[in-house]
Amino acid sequence: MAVADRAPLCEHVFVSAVPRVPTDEATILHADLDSFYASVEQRDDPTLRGRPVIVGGGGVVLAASYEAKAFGIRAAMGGRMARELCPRAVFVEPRFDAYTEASKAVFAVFDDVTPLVEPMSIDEAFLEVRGLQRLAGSPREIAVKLRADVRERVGLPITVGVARTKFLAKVASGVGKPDGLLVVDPDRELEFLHPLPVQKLWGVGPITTRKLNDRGIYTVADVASLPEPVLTSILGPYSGRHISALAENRDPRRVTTGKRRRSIGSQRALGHRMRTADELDAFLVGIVDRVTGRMRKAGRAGRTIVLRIRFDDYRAITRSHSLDQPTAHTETVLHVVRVLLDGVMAQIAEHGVTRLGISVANLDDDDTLQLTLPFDQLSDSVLDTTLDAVRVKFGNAAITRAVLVGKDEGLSMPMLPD
DNA sequence: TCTGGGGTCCTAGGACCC
DNA sequence: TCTGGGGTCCTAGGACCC
Repeated sequence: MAVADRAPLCEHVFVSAVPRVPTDEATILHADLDSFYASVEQRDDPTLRGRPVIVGGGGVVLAASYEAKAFGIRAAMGGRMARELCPRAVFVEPRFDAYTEASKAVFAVFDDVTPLVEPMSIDEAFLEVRGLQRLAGSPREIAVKLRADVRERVGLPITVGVARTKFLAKVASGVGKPDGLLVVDPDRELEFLHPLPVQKLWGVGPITTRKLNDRGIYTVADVASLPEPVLTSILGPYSGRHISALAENRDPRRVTTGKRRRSIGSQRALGHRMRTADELDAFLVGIVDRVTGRMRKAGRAGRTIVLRIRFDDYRAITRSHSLDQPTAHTETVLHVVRVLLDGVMAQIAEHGVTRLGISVANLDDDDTLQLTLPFDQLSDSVLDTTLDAVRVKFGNAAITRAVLVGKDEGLSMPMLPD
């Protein structure tokens, strides 16, 4: 992409250092909006307040207000099921533009709290508030004010968990819901964690839960009581180590900024009726066009194109192809997915297809420059030199935002357009 | 619970290179 | 002609998260 096509000039440079040593204080906030989509609907339509509200529900429930959750309705539940559980619930069509706008407003509040904000999704983020004591008060005080600010400035309820690790902060916000605040005292972490069911461990889903339950392991305390080799023998080396660590609240992950997306994709449910090859191709054209459009808008291009198919029996397969050069070109991507689709048409004819999607991965790093410098050399002049190097590589017009983040021994400098 | 759409990360085998 | 070991990339599948 030509430099001239890129967004305008450098807005600001923000310098921060991420401490290397894990803290012994609870300074990580996990902020999570409550029933986000449903709350936005209740905010914008006063007649919905206090009533069971379900967003979506044509196929699947996207979000349910707490009044609806009281009837046992959950996100991702089938719409018919939800109607049976609560016939008087109000079903509303999703308004994604409104949710995106609300999300931006909430993240603006986050950004006013600390520069170290790590977005997790449209409705949640981690915030590192260490070192803000003198400016803004204790982590608890910061969290109290954050909740009040989100309520006042955006009109939405939000729950905040505060803890020493990311994992525990996330668990805390989950336990603190709805519209709550829960601080986990570093001295009482395991007391808080151990009685919880294994599903609360981040990365333990239905399959892993069943594997553990089958062996009499139900609580986090049960997990913590087992030697790591036992867990790895049940779950494999990675998962075993992972949950063994979490069960003892060993979680060294820091709050980081500047993460970039690694893939961009889109998919579509097709229902259960048979589709002709022409119909499938028409769906594919629409999906490819959407994805490549989003890629160009984001200024990203990718090399690996993945076709995703789900059959009538909900079995899923993927087919992929990697190009030599990254692309965001509609015709190029379309050509590749057509060839991939052609290779699985026999299977589709046999099993039927209920879902069609593509994603583009191996996104290019052309607009990223990483420089590593020793910490003790960090100075104004080094900073100037660094920015000069960025300008040489991209031209002034390329810089939309620069973030300097200290990491381990070095200093990395990601540029983040997307 | 019979299922939407956006993602992330890990595993494992095979090809290929040195 | 038969053979080692390490590393990287590609492809396919699976589990998980919001």
